[in-house]
Amino acid sequence: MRILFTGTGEIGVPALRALLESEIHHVVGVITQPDRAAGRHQELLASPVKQMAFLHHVSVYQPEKINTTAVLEQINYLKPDIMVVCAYGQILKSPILKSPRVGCLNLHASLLPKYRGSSCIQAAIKNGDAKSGMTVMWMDEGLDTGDIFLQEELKLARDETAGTLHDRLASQGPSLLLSALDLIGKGKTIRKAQSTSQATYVKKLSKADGHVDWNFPQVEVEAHIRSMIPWPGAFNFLNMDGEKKSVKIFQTIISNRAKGSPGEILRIDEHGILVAAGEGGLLLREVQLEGRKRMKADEMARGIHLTTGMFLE
RNA sequence: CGCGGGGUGGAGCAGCCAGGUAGCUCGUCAGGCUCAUAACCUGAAGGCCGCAGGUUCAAAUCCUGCCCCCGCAA
Repeated sequence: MRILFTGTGEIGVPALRALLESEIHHVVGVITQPDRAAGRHQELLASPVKQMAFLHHVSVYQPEKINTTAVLEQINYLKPDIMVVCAYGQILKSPILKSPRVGCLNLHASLLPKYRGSSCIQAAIKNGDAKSGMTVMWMDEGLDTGDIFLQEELKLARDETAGTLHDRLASQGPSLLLSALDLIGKGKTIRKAQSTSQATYVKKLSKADGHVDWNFPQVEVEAHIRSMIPWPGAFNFLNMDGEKKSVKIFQTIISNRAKGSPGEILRIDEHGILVAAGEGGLLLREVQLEGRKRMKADEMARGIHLTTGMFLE
């Protein structure tokens, strides 16, 4: 089939690669977001999807806005049977959605109708869910509201972070997508409406969402921290000589017996830094002070002469 | 040229602004104490202070250039 792939983020890359390497499908083009200034020197950076497309010498289109007649004409020229959308970053409107011969499929990293929206991966971890998964759905004009085609579950690990879950979900993409396309080829299309009453929405995350609030019970704080790794990153502020410095938290161990005011540093030893939460506490194992490298918590504590009684804010 | 922090024995840092015997918390090794120990005491080894120039009687420290690491922002 003739496929038009539309996506930007890393999560769609394995699926795109599978399509590019497929012998029965032909990727007629790739639409991705324009290159953005990024990195330490604000240089223009191509999206992961664009980079993958370049490796296979596929035409790439980067419209500032996708819902324009110019883009529509371009799509009509490419004559795709199916448009596959994954983590693109723009909402597609009706004219575009109707342009591919068969329709538009979306790869979404949650078990819809749960977690419609953009921070679906983080939400599953933050809420302590036992499972998540990948969904292939037929797109409509709503935000992740289309009929479900295929879905594949996945159990969350105890130490799952948004990063590890992202990668595992991404690797589910190829087989799920190819199965869906295979079914379409055989005329065995599936469309199952989403239960609106069970639908939940999750907002796009910002840097501030990574701030750790120690007032919550240890289990919730720990899940929150894992859900923010690697982006936007779980962090707190540390008051050092009147200067507030940010500390990123990468790895913790739950402590049920810890007791103290939320955010208080209770103990520092070779195992790490014990911090009190609303209930119990967490032993910080791996942290990173701003401007410094990521390191073991006890090493950071040694270097900056951290003492018990200080607070993470 | 987006803003900023940093490169000092094996680890994490201080010292730099006001040049002049290399310091702190650990680790390692040896000895001691102890029923015993990851605890305690004593001692030791281990650094051309990122690289290259320059200023100076003298540079980790001041000046110039370069390399590398990181935070913010995106």
